[in-house]
Amino acid sequence: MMRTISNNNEVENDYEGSLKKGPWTQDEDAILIDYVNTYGEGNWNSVPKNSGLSRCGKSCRLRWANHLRPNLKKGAFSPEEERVIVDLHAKLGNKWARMASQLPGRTDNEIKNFWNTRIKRRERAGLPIYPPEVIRDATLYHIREEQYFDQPYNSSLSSSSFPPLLSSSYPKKLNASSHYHALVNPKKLNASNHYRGPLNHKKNQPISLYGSSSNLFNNNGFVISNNYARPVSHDYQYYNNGFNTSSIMPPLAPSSVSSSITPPDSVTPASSNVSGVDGFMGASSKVNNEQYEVSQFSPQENIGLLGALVVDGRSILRNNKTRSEDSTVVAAAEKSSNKRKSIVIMENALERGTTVESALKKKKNSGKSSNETPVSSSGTGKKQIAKEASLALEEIDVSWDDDLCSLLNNFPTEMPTPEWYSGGDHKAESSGRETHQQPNAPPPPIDQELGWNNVGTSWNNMPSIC
DNA sequence: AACAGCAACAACCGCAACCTA
DNA sequence: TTAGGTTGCGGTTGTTGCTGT
Repeated sequence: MMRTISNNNEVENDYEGSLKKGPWTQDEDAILIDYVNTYGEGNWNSVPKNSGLSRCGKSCRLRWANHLRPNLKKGAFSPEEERVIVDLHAKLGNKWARMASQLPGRTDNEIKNFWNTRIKRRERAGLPIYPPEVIRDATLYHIREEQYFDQPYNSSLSSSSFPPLLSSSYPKKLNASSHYHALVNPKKLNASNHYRGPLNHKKNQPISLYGSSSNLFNNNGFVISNNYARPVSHDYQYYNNGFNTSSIMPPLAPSSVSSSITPPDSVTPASSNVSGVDGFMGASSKVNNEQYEVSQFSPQENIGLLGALVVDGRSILRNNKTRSEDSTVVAAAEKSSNKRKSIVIMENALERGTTVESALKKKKNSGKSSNETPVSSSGTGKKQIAKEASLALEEIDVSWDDDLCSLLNNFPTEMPTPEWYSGGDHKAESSGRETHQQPNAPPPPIDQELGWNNVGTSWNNMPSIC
């Protein structure tokens, strides 16, 4: 619903000469458009001086960016856009600007408003925020990130508080501005978690790995590698219909750095050539007086709510004392290796729908004579997988915090994907009041408690909110 | 018709990072 | 190296219109 800007200058100046606030008038818009067309964008503080507008530069920039600049898409979000937003939010968190970069013509403010209004609605209805499929894929996404970005010696992220983890999938109030904020907002992070990815040569800024759809993952010669196979579930098929799938894929190692499927160790000898790729900057760190090249991106750069889940889980897994001067590189590496194995096992099990126990047994038996205990065949549910994942992790002697076990054991189980997400008939929910049902609705809900049933559970047909 | 509640949207504010002299 | 200016981002608040009672 677009509201026309009133011509009435109802917002009076506080006093003569002050900068005006409130809604913009058409006249003001015209002045700003004319100014930008003449002088171009930027140097916003000079706009009020040179154009005669009684608006601060900041306000001018915002007005231009959100409403006046060309190629802005107006109107309600399309179903595809909405699904992209949900997916991106699961992966990135409240990174509105980055999300906007994935949605041409959309502004961060639009996306933010879209999200907030729907979150509020769902919260009020006591419904989960993300569809289960999104949770699963985002979890895999972050697990993969962790495989690449595990930083045994750089663990300044707090693990003191276990974030809501999958709380986003449960009818639990989400307070995005609480401790979670510290996890998703890189600005709030400890300086030691600085970005280590490719940099923009001009500004010496990190290159957004989620940049415009035309240059994803290959800015500044950063080569996209397909070596690291990412299973694309049917849930992501829609991305190929006008949206770039790679935009939501985990960051990939430069092909010249890692040409095999094996994730690079987080700490590699300094002799490794990681600076050969233009735009990719390897950072050095000293451990026990030895120089190591750390070639990795900071996962904190694109962490989402579910990312916080994994990061905190990782922090739990990680021995927080590994930064101690007494730790040896070897010991830490072994520990890290075990943890990574566990993650791989979990991940593979989640992907294939097999049990972690089975995966682990296969791994164990690959070097031993068979002395098998029956392998669970019924545990294809995520809950079962998660449960067995924790068992598997115990077996390989990885310390496993109760909280993380709780996370795995509470992994949402067998919740059907709502029709709006799975590409069914979608009705714009801008009004938020209409109700509709799929004529060929899948079987009745399995987990009505969480609201991911087929009757009145999608964002389009949420139950009426009192 | 009047009112309340709500959703959607626009705009502001504070903070932090970046840039440059 | 530093300080001031600029820009970008995310959270919050205010406004408007619609719907239901």
